[in-house]
Amino acid sequence: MGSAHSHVPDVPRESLADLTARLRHGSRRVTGARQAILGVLRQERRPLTVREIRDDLTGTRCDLATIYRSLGMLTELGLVKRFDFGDGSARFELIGDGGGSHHHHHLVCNRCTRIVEIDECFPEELEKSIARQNGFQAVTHRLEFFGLCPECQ
Amino acid sequence: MGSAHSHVPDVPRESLADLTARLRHGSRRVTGARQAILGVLRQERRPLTVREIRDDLTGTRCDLATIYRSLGMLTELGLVKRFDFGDGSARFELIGDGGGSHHHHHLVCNRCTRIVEIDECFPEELEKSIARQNGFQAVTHRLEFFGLCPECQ
DNA sequence: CTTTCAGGCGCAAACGATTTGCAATAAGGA
DNA sequence: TCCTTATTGCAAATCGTTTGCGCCTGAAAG
Repeated sequence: MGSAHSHVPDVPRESLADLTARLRHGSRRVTGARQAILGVLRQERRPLTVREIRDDLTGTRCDLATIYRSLGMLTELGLVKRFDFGDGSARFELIGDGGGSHHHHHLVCNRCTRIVEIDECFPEELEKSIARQNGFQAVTHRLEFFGLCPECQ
Repeated sequence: MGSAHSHVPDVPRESLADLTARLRHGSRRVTGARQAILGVLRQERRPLTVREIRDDLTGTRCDLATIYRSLGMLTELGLVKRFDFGDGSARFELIGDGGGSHHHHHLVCNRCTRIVEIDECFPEELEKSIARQNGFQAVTHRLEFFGLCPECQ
């Protein structure tokens, strides 16, 4: 786990320049809106709702439709991952480039919606076994935890 | 796992009469709509969307609002559990009365949305450990699997 | 069996998240 | 700098779900 900086989990994973480079690499235009959105996602390293993203935009004002479209595109390119906590609005989180930090889950407070990133994952062997038993292929999972955070107890 | 009939997983878990009895016990009225909805859920033992439930209603015609309200109430009473496969519409499944069959997950085909019930669960110890590490209480999880079913490969 | 009335029902309107059509605008190669 | 085309903003449309409200109906009481 971890990127090149294995001891500094607080450092943003990737420079904005790197991110836009990946955008170009996907033959997409590097627009102001997209840079701004990536900037927000890069700072807040947790799944954000579309509204949160818009409200976090500094300077750049940007239509919700644009944010939705951008996030859709970024998700296709694999720069962003979509999460669903079951409260009716999707959340989007920037995922690092290289091997690290790709797959992870979350622990969400039922009261204040505080979010903690969780590295533990569903046992791979067990998942494979489930896939095999049912004849399914390319099996993945969606897993989130919910509870009461220390502050809200 | 399993109810009193450990060898017959295909048998409906509970009679309609038992279900309506539980309704009464929750001091709710046993109306035609509710019986019809419970009837549908009792037959199709898998999470159904509200629309699927309405279309499965035989004879009784019933407004979507009524189905939503009934399902909400049934969920509160603990007769029904709500699942979310991330496709934008909630699904509802009847859960048995006694100890068995309460907690389970699903394996969903990404193409045809076929649903298989899964008994394997996230390791309890690991979940407790996650809760402890983060100071959370009353931690639960939401877990679903996705893949390609045999027919769709 | 009839009365009674609060809980339920259907219908239409309201809602919040997300998507889409379209004309105006801007990114980036020529 | 010019041109082509992707992208944006705005408004309207969709979709799932919720809610207000007058009418209806279980079911408890008489």
